[in-house]
Amino acid sequence: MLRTNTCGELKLVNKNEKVTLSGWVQRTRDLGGMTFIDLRDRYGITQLVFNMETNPKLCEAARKLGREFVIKVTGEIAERINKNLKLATGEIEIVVNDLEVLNTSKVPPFTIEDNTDGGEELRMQYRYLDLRRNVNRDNLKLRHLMAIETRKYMTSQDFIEIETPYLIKSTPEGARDFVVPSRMNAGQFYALPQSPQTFKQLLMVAGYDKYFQIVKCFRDEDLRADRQPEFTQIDCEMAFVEQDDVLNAFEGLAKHLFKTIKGLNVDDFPRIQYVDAMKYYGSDKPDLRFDMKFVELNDPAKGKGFQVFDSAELVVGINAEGCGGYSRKQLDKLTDFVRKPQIGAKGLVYIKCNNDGTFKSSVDKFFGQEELNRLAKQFNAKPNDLILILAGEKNRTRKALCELRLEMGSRLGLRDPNVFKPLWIVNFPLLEWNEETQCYHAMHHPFTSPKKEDFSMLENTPGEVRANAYDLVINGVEIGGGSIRIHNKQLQQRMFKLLGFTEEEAQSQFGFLMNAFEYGAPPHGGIAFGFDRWVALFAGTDSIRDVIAFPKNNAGRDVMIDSPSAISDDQLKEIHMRLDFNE
RNA sequence: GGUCACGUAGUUCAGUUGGUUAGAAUGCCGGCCUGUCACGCCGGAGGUCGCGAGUUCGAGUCUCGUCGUGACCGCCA
Repeated sequence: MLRTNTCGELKLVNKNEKVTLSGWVQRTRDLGGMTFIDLRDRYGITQLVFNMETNPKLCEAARKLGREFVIKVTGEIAERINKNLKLATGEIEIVVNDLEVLNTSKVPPFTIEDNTDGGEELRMQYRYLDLRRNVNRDNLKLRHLMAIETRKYMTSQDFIEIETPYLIKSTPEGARDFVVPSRMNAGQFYALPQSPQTFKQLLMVAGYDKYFQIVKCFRDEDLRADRQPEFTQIDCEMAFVEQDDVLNAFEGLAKHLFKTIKGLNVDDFPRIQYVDAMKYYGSDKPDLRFDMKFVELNDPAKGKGFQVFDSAELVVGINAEGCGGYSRKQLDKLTDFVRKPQIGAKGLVYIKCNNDGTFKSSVDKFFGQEELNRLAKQFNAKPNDLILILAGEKNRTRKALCELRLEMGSRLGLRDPNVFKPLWIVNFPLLEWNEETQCYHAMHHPFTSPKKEDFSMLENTPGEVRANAYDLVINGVEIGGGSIRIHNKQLQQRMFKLLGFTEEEAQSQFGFLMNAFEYGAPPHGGIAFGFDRWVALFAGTDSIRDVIAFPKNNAGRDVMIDSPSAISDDQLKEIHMRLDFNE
C-alpha cells in the first residue's frame, strides 16, 4: 500500500497509530543528530522525524533526499515536543522506521513556496510545478466549488445541463472564429463556438424551458489579463420569461454563490439604466465600491472665457474627498495620468477646497472665489476636498474621467477586494454605430429583442432604440450579460436587414434559427456569465490566468507544451490545405 | 495593427556620468550542529549582462534592429 492517510489529516487523536504516507519532500531540516522533513501532498504538510541515535542508517538516507523527491514512509505518530500551531498537523510528527524513494527529482527551477522566487514566465513553462503551490491549488479548488454550487443551485431551480457541440458553423457577427478544417468535406470548415447562443435558443424552441451549461467558448481575438482564447461560461436560457424574471432568477444564483462561497449575504442588486451608468460613472461597468459620482458642469462652467470649457461638448468632474492637500507634484502626476494615450484627455482642471474655506484652482484666471464656490457646491465639496474636472468630446471625456475615478478610488484605498458591490446595468442600446464599416452592429448580439415601446424608432433613429439587454457587474468587472431574444421570424429578419445582411446572407447563415422560429418558438431570454472572471473576482486576483490550470500567454501561446505549432505536410494534405505565408 | 515597460548567477533583483576583477539575497554543493519548522553557523561553486549591429579609446550602461515576456489601446456580438 502506498499510503494509509494523507499529509493533512493526522492529529493528536491519532497518536501511536502506525501509518504510511506518500508525498513530496517540501523541505529538509538537517540538525546533524536528527533530521526533520516536511512531507507535502494536496491535503497538507506532515513532519517526519529521523534520529541518528535510534536509526542512523535511515537518518543518513533521509539527509540525502532533495526537494520534490517523491517518497513513501511508514512510521508511528508521536506527539511533538515543540508544537507548531501554524500547521494543521503541527501537534504530531511521524517517527519513521521505513523510507522508500518512489521517484527522485531534479532541483526545481524555482521554489515551491507561497512566496516563490520564480517569475511569471518560468512558472508558466513549468506550470505543473507551479500548480503544486498553495495559491494555485486554492484557486483551482475555489473554481471547482463554484462550479459545484452553480450546478447545485441551477438543479434546485429545475434547470437542466445540456451539452451543445463544439464543432459548429462559422458566422460573421461578433468576434473572429477559431476555425477547424474538415477532412471529409474538402474546402469546408467548422468553427468553434464563441458561445452556445443559437443552440440554447433552439433548446428553448424544443421545449427545454430551463437550460444551463458550464461550457468552453472560443474567440480568436487579442488577449488581455482578463481574456483567454478559450474561456468558460455559465450559459443559461429560459422560456416564458421577461427581463425581470431573468434578472431575479440569476440574482438568485449570484446570491447563492456569495452565500456559499464567500459566506456573504448581499443586498438586492441595484438596477441602473445604461444611460445613467454612462452619465454618472462614464462606464457600463461601474465600480460601486465607492461613490465619487460624475457631476456635469456645462451650465456653470461655460461662458466665463475659458476656451477649453467653452468649446467642450461636456464639462464634467468628480470630487476626491480628502485630497485637498495634494501638492503641485501630485496634481502634475494626475495630469500626466489623464494625458496618457490610453486615457486620452488633453488636460486636467482642479479646484482645491482649502481648509479656510477659500479655493485654489488651475483656472483662477477665469473663475473667481464666488464662482469656484458655486462649482464646489455642485459636488457637495467640503474643505480639504479636491475637485477634478475634464472637458471635451462627450464619450471620450466620460471614458477618461472614468479612468481617473478608478485611479482616485485606488489611491484612496476604496477598492477593497474583500468588498463586493454587484449591480445590474439594464436597457442597453440595441445598436452601436461602427465608424469603420459605416453601419450599425448589434451591441449585444443580433438575436436581442428591442424594447416594445421603442419599435417605432427602428426605421428612422435606430441608434436610439433600447434593447431588452442587461449585464451583471461586480466591482467594475463585467461578470455576465444577456437579453430577451427575438422569437419571431419577421422581427429577426428585420433585425438582420438593419445590421446590413442581405436576405440571402441571413438565410444561409441563420436560416436554421429563423426556420425554427416558425414552429412555435416560445418567448425566451437568458444570460451568460464569464466563469473565469467570476472565480478570479472571488479569488481576489485581476488575472483569469490565475484560476485556469493551463492558461495561454498574451500571444495566445501555451509556453509549456509550445503550441500552436506547425503540422506535417501529410496532415495538411489530409485536410486539403496548402500554406501561404511569409516567414 | 499600435504604445509602453522589462530582459544581468538556477531564481528574484541591484549595478551611479560610459571606466579596475559585474554585486546582494535566495537556491545549489561541501562541512559542523539532537527539537527544527523560512533552523542556525562556516566554506564553495555558479555570469556569452536575451541576440545582432552601431557610436566610442572603452558599452551591462547610449543608439538602432531583432527575439521573448508582461500591461494597455485598437479588437473582444
